[in-house]
Amino acid sequence: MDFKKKISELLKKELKLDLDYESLLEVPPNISLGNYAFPCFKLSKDLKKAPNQIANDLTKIKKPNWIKEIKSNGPYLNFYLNPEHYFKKILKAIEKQKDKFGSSNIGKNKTIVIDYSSPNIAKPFSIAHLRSTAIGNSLYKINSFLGYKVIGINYLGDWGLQFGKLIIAFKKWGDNNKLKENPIKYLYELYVKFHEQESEALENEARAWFCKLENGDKEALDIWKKFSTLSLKEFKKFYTLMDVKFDSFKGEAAYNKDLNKVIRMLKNKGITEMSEGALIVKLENIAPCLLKKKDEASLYATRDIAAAIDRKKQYNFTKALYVVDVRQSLHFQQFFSVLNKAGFEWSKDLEHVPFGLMRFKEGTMSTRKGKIIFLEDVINNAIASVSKIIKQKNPKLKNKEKVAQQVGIGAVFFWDLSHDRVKDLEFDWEKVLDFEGETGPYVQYTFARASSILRKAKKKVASNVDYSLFKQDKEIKLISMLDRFNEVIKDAAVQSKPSVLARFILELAQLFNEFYHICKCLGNDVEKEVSSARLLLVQTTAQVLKNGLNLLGISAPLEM
RNA sequence: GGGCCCGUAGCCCAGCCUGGAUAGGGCGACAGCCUUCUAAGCUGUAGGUCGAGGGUUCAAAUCCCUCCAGGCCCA
Repeated sequence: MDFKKKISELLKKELKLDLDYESLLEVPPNISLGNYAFPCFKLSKDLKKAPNQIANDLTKIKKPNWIKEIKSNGPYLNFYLNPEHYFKKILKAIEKQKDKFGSSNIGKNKTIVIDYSSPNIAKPFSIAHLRSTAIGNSLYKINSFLGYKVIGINYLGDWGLQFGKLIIAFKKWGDNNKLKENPIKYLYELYVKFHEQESEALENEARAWFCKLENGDKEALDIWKKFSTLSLKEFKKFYTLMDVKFDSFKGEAAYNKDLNKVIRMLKNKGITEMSEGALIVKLENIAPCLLKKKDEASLYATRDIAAAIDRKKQYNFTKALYVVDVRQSLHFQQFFSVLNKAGFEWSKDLEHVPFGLMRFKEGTMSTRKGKIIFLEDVINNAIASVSKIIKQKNPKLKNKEKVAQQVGIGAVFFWDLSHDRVKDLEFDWEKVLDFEGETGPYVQYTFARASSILRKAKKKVASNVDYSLFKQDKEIKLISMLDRFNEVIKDAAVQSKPSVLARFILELAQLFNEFYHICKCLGNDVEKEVSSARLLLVQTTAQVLKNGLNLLGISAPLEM
């Protein structure tokens, strides 16, 4: 935390060179090399000495009481902090701040709008939608934790030609009861049937119905409304199960009324031009942005421009994130540039947070052919698998269903979030339903283990312990790891990468398990003082694991 | 044709932004560890030209260039 700053000041005072000491300081690869290290290579030119010599000379720095030792190791200067100070400071902070540990107020009075999940109402909510949903949800929590006011927007895909297809399919083959039973899957069945029966005549009918819809035809609108309302209700049920929340469900259709206005505005700014019958905005270095095609309805870009302007007006954000897959990169660049060209200086605050595609072992998923994996099925499958394991391993567990749900969802979410979002992610049932190794359940299990110790201790964990009793390598490593939590959260936020946080808690859980096997906390053969100290470490580690999991949108059950 | 992303053990991945001390995990394989805090765990062994080549640097998986392979987008 601020030990880094303090050491930098120390070095600056000693060397009197104008350097960014803080960023030069690093954490050594091995705890035996100290808590912080200062590489001396860069100084050798200025000081006209060999790095080894410089490091050696610097060991003479007068040690303040919070530093135990300063040693040189080749060209490195290693700082060993005084455990009394260092351990106490970290553990006390966690103990005091509890669920707030790791939070900050750097986002105070700033608003971030995050657009995520955003499914197409007429198309199925497939496993591919997991990415945007999980990443966006986590970014929502992380940024809130840093003090930002966050607005989560589900920009529903509730408009487009697919509605023409669905309307005609529903009129031909539809059944109201089936629709009400399971609107999302039923609409999807109709969508697939439409494409099975695909013919030019059918396509034309679909186009005609969408045209009617765009022109405000009552029958078309009524059917559309029915589809939207029923689907949204179903989506919301599912979001509740996953514990994913939004502040707004304002979808594409809501901006229909603004499209002409936006086009007029852009025309008035003189940045549009006609090209082959289409209205476009020419841009530097990238392909022009199409606002309106010759015959067809307005394109996505116009709608997104309308939505961005609306969001700026309503929320006055300092940043707006679009958690959308990487294929849309150009599209975002284009409409951001159009806004920029139109003179909206806040267009620089718009940011596309892209993620790689979901891939499948056996070819690609095809929406039209009905070869699709529903996210709901994946989650239910995970929950069922967890249930089986609970029955086997912990049959006496109370509220089994609830825990199975938390762990099942945790497995699916963590699987996605632990991978760097920019890379493609290969869907594999075996991997998603794996609960061992680098998985969500592993982290949750670690938390449950820690909680179990605290339960069995049967007394309040003492806050004043003898910090010099942390002598084991694993204990020291664990405490140093806890110290990094604040930094990790900020890093995850800056990069908009929950994976940074996921990797951290995974590593923390691994360390805890190693500690768990070597360091006994309870029992007659453990000295009282040692027990107290270790219990405090267990409690603080559990707290950080929990905070980390929650920021990923994953629950931390006390038992599993 | 133009642009963006990616390439690290048999497989999946972290590290790359911000260059530093022997390149880390997981799965799978093999060998161990439950009368003691939850074995969804832990320990050990085997497994690496960090896609290739060049450059910058005291130092390159990390930065720059070229090439190769894969993915995506635009016309």
